Amino acid sequence: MPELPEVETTRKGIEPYLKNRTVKSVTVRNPRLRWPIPKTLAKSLLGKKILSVKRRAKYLLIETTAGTLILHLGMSGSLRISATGTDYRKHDHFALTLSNKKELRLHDPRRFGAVLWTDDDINQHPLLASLGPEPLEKDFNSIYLYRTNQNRKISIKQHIMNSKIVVGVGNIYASEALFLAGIHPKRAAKRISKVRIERLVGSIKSVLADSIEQGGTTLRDFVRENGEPGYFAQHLNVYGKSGNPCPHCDKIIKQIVLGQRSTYYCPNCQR
DNA sequence: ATCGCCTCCTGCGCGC
DNA sequence: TGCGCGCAGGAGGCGA
Repeated sequence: MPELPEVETTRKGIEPYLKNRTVKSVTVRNPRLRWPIPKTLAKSLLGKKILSVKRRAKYLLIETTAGTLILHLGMSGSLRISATGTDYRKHDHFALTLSNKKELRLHDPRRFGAVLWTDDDINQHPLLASLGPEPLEKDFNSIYLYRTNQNRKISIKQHIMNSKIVVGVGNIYASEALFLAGIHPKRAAKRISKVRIERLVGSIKSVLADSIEQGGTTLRDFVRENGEPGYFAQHLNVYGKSGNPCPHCDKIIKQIVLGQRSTYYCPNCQR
């Protein structure tokens, strides 16, 4: 489920329930996620106070007085605040009980997500140390992206989905941003002019920012017991729209596979 | 260094 | 209905 907008929306949604609370219990119902949930996690977390909930790329960072809990939602993960004592759902693998009698529960059918712990400098953690800039920050700009493009024959779509180049551009928004910039997803990264890279940086920023805004609306109720997250499908131009007319020119949207991932584009508007 | 391919796992929608 | 198949929003890791 989560692309960056959902992760950011989740962060904003859970932080008020977590901040300044103490961890009262740690429940591991199934430790077999992408990596095993550390056996010593309860020992690390119990009795610790949560200072903040941050985000780096698609990692949620729950900072405590003793170290940082690292959460990743993978393809199918979601977090929800529940009242203590209510029934777990199938695929609720991990839960934290807090001093306000609420529980943070990780639900993840495909188990590609992760629950990890570090008491070192979070930026030195192997999963975070070599990540590129955040897409909405100033250090992700056209000068930077143009520079990273040099000598890269890889397709521009795979390039912007590479977390060493820029984080948080997932499969949906890669297609959407390239559509808005009028760039063909298969075009070699090094074969794109400065001006068009400028457009692409702008469209990545705007599509993500807009989606975060939408996420704030459609996911607003996700902490409710039956509040299934909504999705932004109504705002998509090309993703999942193969066979439909392009919203700009009415030519038929095409679907191809690039780096094992479905890719959608308008063959007329994107060159 | 860079790139293409594989992998982890469950659920769902589709065609027969 | 039931079954088999293909596909799904991520991303580390491997071999070439």
